[in-house]
Amino acid sequence: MSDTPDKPKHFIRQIIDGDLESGKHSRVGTRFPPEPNGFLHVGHAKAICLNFGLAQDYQGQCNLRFDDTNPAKEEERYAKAIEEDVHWLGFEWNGDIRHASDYFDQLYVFAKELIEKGLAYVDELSPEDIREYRGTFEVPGKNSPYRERPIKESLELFERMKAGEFEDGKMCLRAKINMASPNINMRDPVIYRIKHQHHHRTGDKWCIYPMYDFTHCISDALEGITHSLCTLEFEDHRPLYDWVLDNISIDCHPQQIEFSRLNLEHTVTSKRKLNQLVADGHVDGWDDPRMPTISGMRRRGFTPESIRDMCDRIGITKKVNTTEMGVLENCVREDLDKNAQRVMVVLDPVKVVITNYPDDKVEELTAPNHPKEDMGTRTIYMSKEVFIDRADFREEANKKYKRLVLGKSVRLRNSYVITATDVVKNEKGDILEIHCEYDPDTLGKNPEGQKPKGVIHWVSSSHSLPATVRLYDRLFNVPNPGSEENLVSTLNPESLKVIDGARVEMSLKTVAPETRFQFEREGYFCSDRYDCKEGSLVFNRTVTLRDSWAKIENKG
RNA sequence: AGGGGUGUCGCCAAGCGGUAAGGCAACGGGUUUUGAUCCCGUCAUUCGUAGGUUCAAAUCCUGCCACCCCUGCCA
Repeated sequence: MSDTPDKPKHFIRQIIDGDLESGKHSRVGTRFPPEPNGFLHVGHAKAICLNFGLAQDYQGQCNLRFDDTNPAKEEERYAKAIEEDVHWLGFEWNGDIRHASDYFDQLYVFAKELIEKGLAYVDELSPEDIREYRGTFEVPGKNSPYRERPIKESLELFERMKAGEFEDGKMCLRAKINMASPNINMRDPVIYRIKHQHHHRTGDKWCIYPMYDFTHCISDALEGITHSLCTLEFEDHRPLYDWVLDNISIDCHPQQIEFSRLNLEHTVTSKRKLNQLVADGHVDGWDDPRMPTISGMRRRGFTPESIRDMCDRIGITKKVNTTEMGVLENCVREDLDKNAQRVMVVLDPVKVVITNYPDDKVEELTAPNHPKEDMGTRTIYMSKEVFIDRADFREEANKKYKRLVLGKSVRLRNSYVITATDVVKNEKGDILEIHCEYDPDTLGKNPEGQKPKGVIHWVSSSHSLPATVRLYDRLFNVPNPGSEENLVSTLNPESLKVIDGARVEMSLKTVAPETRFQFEREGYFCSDRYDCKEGSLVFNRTVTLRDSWAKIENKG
């Protein structure tokens, strides 16, 4: 009903289809509930695509809700960044943004209801004692001495907690469930704690804040969520999710369903670790193009489509999984191959003098912006001196090398065929310039007899512009940095190489920020959304082109 | 050692009792003014493992093994 019949449905879709068929639900309501304590990363993208995607496909709604129950960790600036990321990924939430803090009043009333029913009590055990009393995996917990205190007393104490009469940690509200439960989450979990802490939305109205397990299920129910999707580590919390909703006066009971989080090779997706990278200055902020954050990937040049495509391809299951970088790379390449304009940029320029080309002549040539798609053409300039990449010339080479070789010819992409006649070096042996002759009769056609084996890119020395190009590579050298004892030691020292002397063709003179291109024969690049301006061009490499030459070369 | 989960190709992932989809990667070959793209071909007699049920099992049953998560007044 939501997909083409040949596309397999993951288990959550199967559950939803079942619920719709059985009449359990007549609509689908999901939510994406981030805590505003950091930037969203690629793992969140999976959850976003799932929740918003399901709502879209079933013509339901998906809410954006900030899970802001811990004012000690949360900040408004994170909330803003999250909103922007969700939008950028291409999703629109249902109505206004929700906040768990919008429900603090109702949550408080529900907490009192539990107390009145004898299902919650105010505990005065210290945090250390609570831990002690909780027991272990093998040993059952024991009841708090305050567990059986009169309902009236708990009610009064809870109100006094709210009134600010007690210090942090002196008391807390606990659900009265079962201290001997094999599920530790059910051993009288704390549902409210005292925190004399300013909240970024409710200010100083509260000094008691509800815990996640109490808040989340009620927030879901209040919003009429039908399917509450979360990651695997919450499986053990589901009995508590259900217990709370079963014991308060609320007529909605969403179903919590767990799926496995995304792990991407060579990245970390732990807010704590990402925060560490930022705080310790290993990267240039949360949106550094090397970061697996949504904003970092955006700045790097990934498209929302490519990220969504990856989420689509990896599927939804309950298996612990690690996706290879190749999948993501394939997704951007596929998108950008089809949609990015082609342009010529020389990253490591070496001068080529075309000896038989008229000294002051400048020819305007027309180059297609895309080899297949109809994306128009642009003007490129041909002159006596051009730059090519150092890697595209060798004084001698075997037959496998298809670029410029002394005495041999090569095609300048979108221009003439040239033949290398001489090379000028300094005393150290560095190549200063390469002398070539061009064949004027090779524009748009091959020379008589033979066809040049290679094609290389180039720019006119006089009609090109300087640019800074940032070459990014994986941030970590090991596939699973998150499992490493010392994260920092696995950082890739070559994750960023800044090239200051690149030369770009004239069409890039007034490029808008955040425009994506294929630099022919090099890779996909994006003009930096903050640093790129006319007169100071800056491009970030998103990903290289697939490089089968590298394989041949490495084999020897 | 208690509870909760998961085991299908190098990485993802379909499959839901009728005899192993697909994607990525890899490897061959073709086209090409990007060593890109595109195209064509190869890539699990086997589904963690050992038994059992059945005419028939990746799918049902039993035992075993491996891995992940859980003892915050974090989410």
